[in-house]
Amino acid sequence: MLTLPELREKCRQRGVKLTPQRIAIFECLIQHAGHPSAEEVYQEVLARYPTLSCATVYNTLELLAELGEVREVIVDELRRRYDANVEPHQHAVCRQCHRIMDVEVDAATALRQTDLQTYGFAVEAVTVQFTGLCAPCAAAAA
Amino acid sequence: MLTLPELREKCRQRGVKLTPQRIAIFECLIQHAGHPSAEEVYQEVLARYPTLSCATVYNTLELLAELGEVREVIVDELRRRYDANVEPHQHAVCRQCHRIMDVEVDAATALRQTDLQTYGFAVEAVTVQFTGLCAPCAAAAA
DNA sequence: ATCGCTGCAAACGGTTTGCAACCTG
DNA sequence: CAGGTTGCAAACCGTTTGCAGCGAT
Repeated sequence: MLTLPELREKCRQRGVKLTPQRIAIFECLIQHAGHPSAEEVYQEVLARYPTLSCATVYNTLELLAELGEVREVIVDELRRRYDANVEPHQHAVCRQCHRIMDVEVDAATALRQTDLQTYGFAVEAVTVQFTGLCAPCAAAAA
Repeated sequence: MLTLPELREKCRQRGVKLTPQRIAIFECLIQHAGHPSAEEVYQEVLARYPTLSCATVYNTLELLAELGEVREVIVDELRRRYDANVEPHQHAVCRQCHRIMDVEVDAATALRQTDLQTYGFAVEAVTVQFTGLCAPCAAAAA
């Protein structure tokens, strides 16, 4: 989870401008633990910037991902989600309520050293995702 | 990889009709190792059934997934892809050409026993995905 | 004859694009 | 002051929906 001064520095290095909109979107992501979609970010920041356009949100999210400030999360084919937690971790996705939970599993960490040379594939990143039922949904089902 | 007679039997049990379109879509998936999208399946089967509609393709792919004959593969947020290989395995996705390769990794197999009780999460399935460069793209880059 | 399946066309929802006006560095 | 950024609106693309007609049991 990076801070605003760090973001400011990164923007300066990259020569991109740190506009109020970008700051607002970044802060929204930091405060939002729930892996929001672009649309959700748009709706939240819209309250502060009534003229905000969705194009700006998409541009900014892409920029933040390039800077390594946020991670794109793909759990379904419909929409991209964003995670301000850029530390190595995995996701547990509830098949009922579709909530996404950050988890940390040792066995998954070991996977990062996986060698796929026999397949002629150079691994750069590993994604692990668990699907199942979160506690509230498991309780509701019983 | 299931066979047509097995599919026929499953359909009979479920009480759904095995139409020529469904057979054609199923065969397309079996022959197609490249994890095709619905659109790609549609285009290929269209050659044999010029009146085929995309709705039928989507319906059939959903049905086949329910029957356990194919697996849905989510590698990007744009489109759903389908895999006729329903055996446990992982995917290696090339960030350059976006090709999807089936791989099998022991360490990933071990992940299936992961216990997320401390998170209050009941694991039902685990997905592992490697991102990197396939051999042709790595060669082209060098 | 019934009930499910198909084909068609329109709707839908997230994302992208082009461009003129604007504002940051 | 220049060039990146914004806002707007329309386009895009994969997917879904409603419905009339068809076909298998």
